[in-house]
Amino acid sequence: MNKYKTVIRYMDTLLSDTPLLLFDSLFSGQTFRWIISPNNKHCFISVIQGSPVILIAEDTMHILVFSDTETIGDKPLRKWAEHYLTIDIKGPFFSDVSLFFSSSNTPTLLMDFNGLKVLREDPFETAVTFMCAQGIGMPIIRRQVMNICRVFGDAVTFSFEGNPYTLYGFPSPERLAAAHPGELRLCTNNNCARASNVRKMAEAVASGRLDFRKLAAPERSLDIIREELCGYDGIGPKIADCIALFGLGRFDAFPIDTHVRQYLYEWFGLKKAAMALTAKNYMELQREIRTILNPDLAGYAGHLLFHCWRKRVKRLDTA
DNA sequence: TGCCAGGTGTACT
DNA sequence: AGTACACATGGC
Repeated sequence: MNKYKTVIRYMDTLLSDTPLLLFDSLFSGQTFRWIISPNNKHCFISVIQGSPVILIAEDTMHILVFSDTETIGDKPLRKWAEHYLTIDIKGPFFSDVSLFFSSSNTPTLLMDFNGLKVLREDPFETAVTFMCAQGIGMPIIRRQVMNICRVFGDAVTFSFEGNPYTLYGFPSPERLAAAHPGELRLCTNNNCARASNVRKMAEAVASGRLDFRKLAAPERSLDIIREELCGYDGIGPKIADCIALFGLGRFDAFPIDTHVRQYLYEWFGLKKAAMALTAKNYMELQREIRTILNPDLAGYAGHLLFHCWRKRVKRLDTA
């Protein structure tokens, strides 16, 4: 038996008129720290802000949220879950999809991802995670994040449904700022520059020089956000846009990576997507896609497309 | 074996 | 301004 006193039947049709794809939401790249329970493939476990959090998908419409604490951070659990799972974001993501796809069955493929949610993650964790995601595959990215948590994060031990768990929270900026370079390098796929870049960014956050709360102020333009973030070594336009999208709740931010570039060419016929992704080209592609997708939710929409492309076209199952 | 993976910084022309 | 290459390693 477990000690979990807070049990919430979270989603129902009153809260959302679209199904929520829990698995896809958690493992399509917003976070790399959730693990799947050995007992139940629809049960996901992580440590958020020092507290264990368990999500169980009963079906695509209903999610149970468990924790042994009443609050996550400064929010009651239910409020936190609503915010984290972006229940407030419902679209529309596309004006009229069928008008823009030259080829075939893409709109049909996309319907499977109607309920996929982009999550509101912690900005520091998001920054570190995507700094670890340069030109390498998902398994290595996930391993790096897990390593960083295991070596530098605080362990949280608890039991759930009779099973003992020891998981690690994401380390604080102060902790990573003080990390020994060699020790951090072992966590970042043996990449010295990456370890150094992560440590310097953590120092900036710890000192208050980089303030994600201020950066997330709604009146800041994406250009200003990108410019500030790109001032740090190891953060270019793509990673800056990822931090804005997943960490700052800026769902208009549209990161363009290798997969996005591919579907921009194949699905939307953007010729520049076939050329080298220079800084100028990157911005030009962003301008073009914003004329097709809802500009206020371009990044959110882009993530549905991203996920659909990886799963249905590239047949990539690595989370 | 060789290419691709949620890119970026640097050193060239 | 545009191109080539190093960085590091696992999967297919």
